Amino acid sequence: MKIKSELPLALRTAYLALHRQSDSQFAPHGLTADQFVLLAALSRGQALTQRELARRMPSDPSTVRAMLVLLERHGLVQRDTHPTDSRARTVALTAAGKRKFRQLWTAGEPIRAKMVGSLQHDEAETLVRLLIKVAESLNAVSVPLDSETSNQTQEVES
Amino acid sequence: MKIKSELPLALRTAYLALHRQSDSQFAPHGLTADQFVLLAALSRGQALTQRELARRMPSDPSTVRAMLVLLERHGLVQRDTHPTDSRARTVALTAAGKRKFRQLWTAGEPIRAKMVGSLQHDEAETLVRLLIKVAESLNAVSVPLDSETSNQTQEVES
DNA sequence: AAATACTCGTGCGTATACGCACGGTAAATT
DNA sequence: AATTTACCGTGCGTATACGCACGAGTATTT
Repeated sequence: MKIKSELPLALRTAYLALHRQSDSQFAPHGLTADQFVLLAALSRGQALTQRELARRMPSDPSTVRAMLVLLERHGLVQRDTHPTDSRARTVALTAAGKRKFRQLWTAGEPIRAKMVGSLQHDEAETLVRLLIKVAESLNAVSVPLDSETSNQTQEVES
Repeated sequence: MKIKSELPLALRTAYLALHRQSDSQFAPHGLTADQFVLLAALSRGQALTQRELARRMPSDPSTVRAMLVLLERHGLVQRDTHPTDSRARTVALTAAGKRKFRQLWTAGEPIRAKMVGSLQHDEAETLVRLLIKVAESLNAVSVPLDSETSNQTQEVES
C-alpha cells in the first residue's frame, strides 16, 4: 500500500510549509507562528492554566512555559497565581496581547486564503475532518512495542 | 468561513501527533522521527548532495547539516566530496545505516497502520492528495505583504 | 582572461518540541 | 489525621527548524 507510506511525508511537507509561511509572514510583527497559535488559544479561553493551554495548542507544558516567559517579557501575556490551586498559574492576554493577536490574525489571512483557495469547498471540509480523524487515531492508544497483544485496543473517551 | 480558520490547527495537531508517536516509537532504537525521514530520503536516492537531500525531506540545509553531523558520528551515513563540484558533498547511507533504516521502517509500521486504519481506503488517498495540494499552494510564490494581486483570492471575513 | 553572479556548505543565534526529574501542593486513601 | 498518590510548574539536556552571513568554488557574462 503506497498511500500508507506516503501519508506521513505528505503530512510533514504540508505542515512545514504552513509553518514556514507563517513564520515569514509574522516575522515583521516580531512573533513566530507558534506564538500565534498560543495567542489564539488564549484569545478563546481566558484564565487558562499553563497545562490546559498546552493541551489546546497542542503542545508540551514545558515548551509552553518557555514561550510564556518570552511572551510575558514582551508584555503580551500575564501570569497570575491560580485563585484556588496554589500550584497552578492562570494565563491571560494583556491588552497589548489582544491587539497583537488581532494584528496577526489579519496578517495571516492571506495564508489561510491560499490554503483553502486551492481547494473546493467540500474538499476543505473533508481535509479538516480527515486530519482530525488521523490525529485522534494516533493519540488514541499506545502502539505496542513489538509483537503480541494483538488487538487489545481499548477506547477511553466516549 | 470556519473551516478556513480550523485547517491550520488541524494540520498542526495531526503532524505533531505523528511526530510524537514516531519519536517515542523510534527512541528505543536511538533515533528520532526526523532522522528517520532523512534516512528514508537517502535510502531512495544515494549520492545526494546535502542541498538535494534537504529539498527532499523537506527541510533546511543548515538543519540537515546538523543532523548529518550526528548521524555520521553514529556511523549511519557517510559524506564524501563531490566528484565534480568541490563545493558540494555527497551523502550516502553506510551499511549500518541501511540496516538501521530497515529496522525503523518495521518499527514504524504500527504507526502507519494506525493512521491509515482509521480511514476508508479512498479517504487515505484523498487525504494525501489534498495535503499535497495544500503544500503546493503554500509553497507557490510568496504571499504579498499587503497589496492585492487580484488573482482569485477573495476576501472572506472570519 | 577577468569580473560578476550564483551556489554549496558552514557557523551562529533564536525559538520550538519534548522527555525527565525535582519540589511543592492538592486530592484520595487508609 | 496521616500517608499515599496524583498533578502543576520549573529547570535541564538534546534535537529540530530556520534565517543570516561568510568563505570558497562554480557558472555566466563581458
